[in-house]
Amino acid sequence: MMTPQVITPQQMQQILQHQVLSPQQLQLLLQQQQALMLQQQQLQEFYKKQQEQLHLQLIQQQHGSKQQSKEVSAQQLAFQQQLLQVQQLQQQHLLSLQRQGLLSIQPNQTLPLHSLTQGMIPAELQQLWKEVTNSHVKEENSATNNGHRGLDLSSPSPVPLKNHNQHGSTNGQYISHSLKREGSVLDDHSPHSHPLYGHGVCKWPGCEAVFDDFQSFLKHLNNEHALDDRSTAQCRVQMQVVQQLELQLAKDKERLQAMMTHLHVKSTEPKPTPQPLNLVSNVTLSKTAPEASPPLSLPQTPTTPTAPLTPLSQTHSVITPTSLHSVGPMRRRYSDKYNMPISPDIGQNKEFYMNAEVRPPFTYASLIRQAILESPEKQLTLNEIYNWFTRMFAYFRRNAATWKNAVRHNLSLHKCFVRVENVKGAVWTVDELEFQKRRPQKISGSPALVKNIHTTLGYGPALSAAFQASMAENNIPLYTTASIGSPTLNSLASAIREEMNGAMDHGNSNGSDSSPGRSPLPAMHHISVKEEPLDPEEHEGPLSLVTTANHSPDFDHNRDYEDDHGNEDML
DNA sequence: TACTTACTAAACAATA
DNA sequence: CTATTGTTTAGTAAGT
Repeated sequence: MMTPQVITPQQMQQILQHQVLSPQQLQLLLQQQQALMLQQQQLQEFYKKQQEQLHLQLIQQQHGSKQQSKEVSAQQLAFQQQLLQVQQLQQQHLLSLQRQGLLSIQPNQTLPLHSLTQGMIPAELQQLWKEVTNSHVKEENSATNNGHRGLDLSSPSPVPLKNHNQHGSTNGQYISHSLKREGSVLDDHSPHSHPLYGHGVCKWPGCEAVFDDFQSFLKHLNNEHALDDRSTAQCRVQMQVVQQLELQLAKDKERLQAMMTHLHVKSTEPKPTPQPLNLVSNVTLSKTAPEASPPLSLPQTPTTPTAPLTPLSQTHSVITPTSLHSVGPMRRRYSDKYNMPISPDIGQNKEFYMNAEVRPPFTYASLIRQAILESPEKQLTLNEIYNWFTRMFAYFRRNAATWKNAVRHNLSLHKCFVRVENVKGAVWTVDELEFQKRRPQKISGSPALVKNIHTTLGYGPALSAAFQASMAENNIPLYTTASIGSPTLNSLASAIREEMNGAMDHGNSNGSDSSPGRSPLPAMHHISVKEEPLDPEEHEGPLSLVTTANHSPDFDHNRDYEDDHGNEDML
């Protein structure tokens, strides 16, 4: 029926109308979520370091190193910190979810975000981790936090996990006590400041409009970011991101658990085993909060302009992020129907997909397109496409035979993928027009919106702008961490921008008109055209040529990372 | 129900 | 000969 994971625009409306969540609150959620994202990433890095250290230390232990005990205690300290972080994340998220399920939130009430304010600031965390991981483990460190050797989690925690299990009770009012703390960046949302308003800038993803005074900002907020398809879509995507982060969180916790178990750290660890389940409880919680609201979520997609503005229908519903989404071998179509720009999703969930073996909810065609568009020259060899898949999605590090076959199949099958032969072989390009063509979306709804959609090629740009913005805000290094030191993000962004800008004037805004006086193309670019019976007038020009003609041999830094860890996928 | 799209599997040809 | 790359066909699931 409906894919549980997302909320329909209708739902959004319901929610907003009933003031279950004010836009501000949603935005808050969004912010929280972004912070979470950041932390998640840091967590991951931390893990990495930890694992390395762990390894080293295990070796040392085997060799009967004398420092052993010291090291181990430090190690434990590290774990402790780790655990804390996880718990904080969890708690924070719990909060978010609760808020989503909260019906009693006053529209104008400011949300405390206290979990964020308390020790959750990335900077602080980083500092913490630096302390823990950096210095090769001095006891003094532990002194700062706790003098214990084992994992005493109770003391140093800036955020005592107090209401860890109270969530049930928090259902109603909870927010009431806002433990604020000055100095934190994220919390002080006094009634006159707005979470979406910072430093004179509208912080709505992708907006960044500047305002002198708060009033004009509010005006802007209501005008530009009113409840419309776009906002709804942005919100929806965000919800998904949140869900996936939850998943990731669960995984991380599991990992932590395993690590601890491995080290035989019993200690005062709060609740070892049941942890991974918290996620579930979170979900159920948010679900149960508003009694019996059906977990609707929708098959709608960000690019579906159809329904969003139809109000009414069902009773007050709530955003129900029924996570635990099917990760299985299922065929999920999700958003592809009207599909397209997976970029936004990928953008923000990249970290997630890169590490979690979750099947990305995009069609092969979308993914392939994305891969190609991300490449500097908008063309990739089959193998490069493979590499992109394995690089970007943990999921595709398995069952290579299957998905590779699917990739080839898609390449061959869809007209939107054009094979171009050059000297060194063949590369695949995307015929954007074809790609757009192949999903007839029935557009209905407000004409204005429709127009908007047309001009922007759907929500892709809008959403991606949002995500780019949020990523930028969070300073998420994204790709830079991996060996992808290349312009992935940038190219993604620019690809999107191109979509946006060049959509109408379909000239080859394709980046490089940069073959001014270059020698004639070395080899004829054979373009194998897929059976194209008719529509000769459709694209008057050899469109495919447009996309590929800018192939500049001397501009090849694409390969660098492609080949770097090229053969990771030999399965 | 009929039609369409997407995924998977697999056969097969061409090529490296 | 083997592996890779492409093309096709077929069956299934799911959405419209």
